[in-house]
This record gives sequence, C-alpha cells and structure tokens, in this order.
Amino acid sequence: MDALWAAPEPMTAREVQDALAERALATTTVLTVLGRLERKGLAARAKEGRAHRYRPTASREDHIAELMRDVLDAAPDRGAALASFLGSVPPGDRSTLRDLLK
Amino acid sequence: MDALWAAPEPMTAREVQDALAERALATTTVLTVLGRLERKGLAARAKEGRAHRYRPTASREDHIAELMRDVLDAAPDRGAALASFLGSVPPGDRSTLRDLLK
DNA sequence: CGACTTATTCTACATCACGTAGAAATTCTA
DNA sequence: TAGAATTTCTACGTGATGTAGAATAAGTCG
Repeated sequence: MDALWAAPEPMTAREVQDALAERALATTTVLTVLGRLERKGLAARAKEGRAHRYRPTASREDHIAELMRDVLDAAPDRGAALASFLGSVPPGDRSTLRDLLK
Repeated sequence: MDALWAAPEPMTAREVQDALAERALATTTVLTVLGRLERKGLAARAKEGRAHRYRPTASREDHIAELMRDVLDAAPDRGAALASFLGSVPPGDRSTLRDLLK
C-alpha cells in the first residue's frame, strides 16, 4: 500500500516491484500481495494490455480515518472514548480539530 | 477483556470463567488467555492467596482511545486524517467533539 | 505462425496470533 | 500430609501474512 499511495498513478506489478527494489521481492510475491489487497478491498485493478494496473481504493488518510472509526465503533460509550482520545492526543491535534469543526 | 471491564473489581480466573460460563471454557484456557493479556499489557495481576486477581490496565474507553492514536500515528498527514475522520463520523460525534474542545 | 517474454493464477510453506485445552508442577487448606 | 485449586508449560487447529515456485495464459516479434 505504501508503494501504491506514493505513486501518482495506478501501478503495474512490475512498477510496484521496482518501487520496492530494496526488498528484492520475486514478481510472484508482489502479485500475490496485490491480489490479497484487492480481495480485501484496499486496492482495485484494471486490465491494461497484458498486465493490470493497481490503485488504492482510498487515500492513505481516508483509510486511516476508516480504521479510526472502526476502532471507535467498538466503544459502548463513544463520548467517553472521544474524550479520552482528545485528552491523549498532542495539543496540535486538538487545535486542528477545533479549526475543522468550525 | 470484556469480562474484566464489566466487573467492578479485579477478578480471579475462576470468576472470569464463571462470567463467561456460556462458552464453557476450561480453566486452563482462561488462565492462558489472561496470561497473554498480561504479557501484552492489557491486564495486570496481583497475587492473593493461592490465586491471582486480574484487572484491566486501562478502561475500555482509554484503551480504544489508545488504539485510535496508534492508528492516527500512522498518518504522515495528521490533519488530513483528522479531517477525513471528522467527515466520516456521525454528526453526533462532531457535536461531542465540539463540546469537549471548549 | 511459433518461440519467447511477461503477467497471472494456484499452490505451498514458514511464522505468528489466537482460541482452546491437557499434563505437570505448585500451593493452599483441612 | 492428602486433596483441591491454581498456575505453568506445552500443544494443536485455524487464519493472516510474507514469501515464492510451478503452471498457465497472453501478448510480441522474427
């Protein structure tokens, strides 16, 4: 996902492999993982000639927001969870939230 | 953890087992899980006679808040993640946050 | 068209977390 | 000290994940 998120355009498996060159992964490894990401809905692909192009289905920040919601949804008392969250976050985040909530 | 969080006092393994009676777990199963929870820092225990008493190290809401922070910490752009989070959360949560930020 | 390259799929294996529990050791208590 | 309760150690099945080989499909070029 880091590779997909870092690229401005959908990537082929080969391109992902090149982007992760330092890990020296086999092509099939990259394909397997991309397939799993697709199965989980994190990535989508479109055929293009011989290969496919893979793209993230959500931006990294949207994905993170979704994970945060999933976690919050486990709280019986959302207000208390949000209060604790606000209290534990750096002050800068609270400012950000205040601004966003205007 | 649900059992520990539901109880007002630290529980023995036996009490946890009773609280989860519908699952008919073996005592050793309960002990194993409590041990794993302790190893992960989610629970703490204190010896009391023959047995131990287990308690959650954080309230459920504090734990959820911590998970939310962990997720948020994965965002390179916290502001964008928070913005997306606010946008995807029910309006009631936004009100709650507005109130809490006053 | 047929050989070759490239992409994909299927299968597989190691590792790890987790739910589960038995065997053995430890520890009270009567 | 014998018996019951508690704990520890070990173990097994399952599913997720990182990894990749073998087989297959699908274009490309001479």
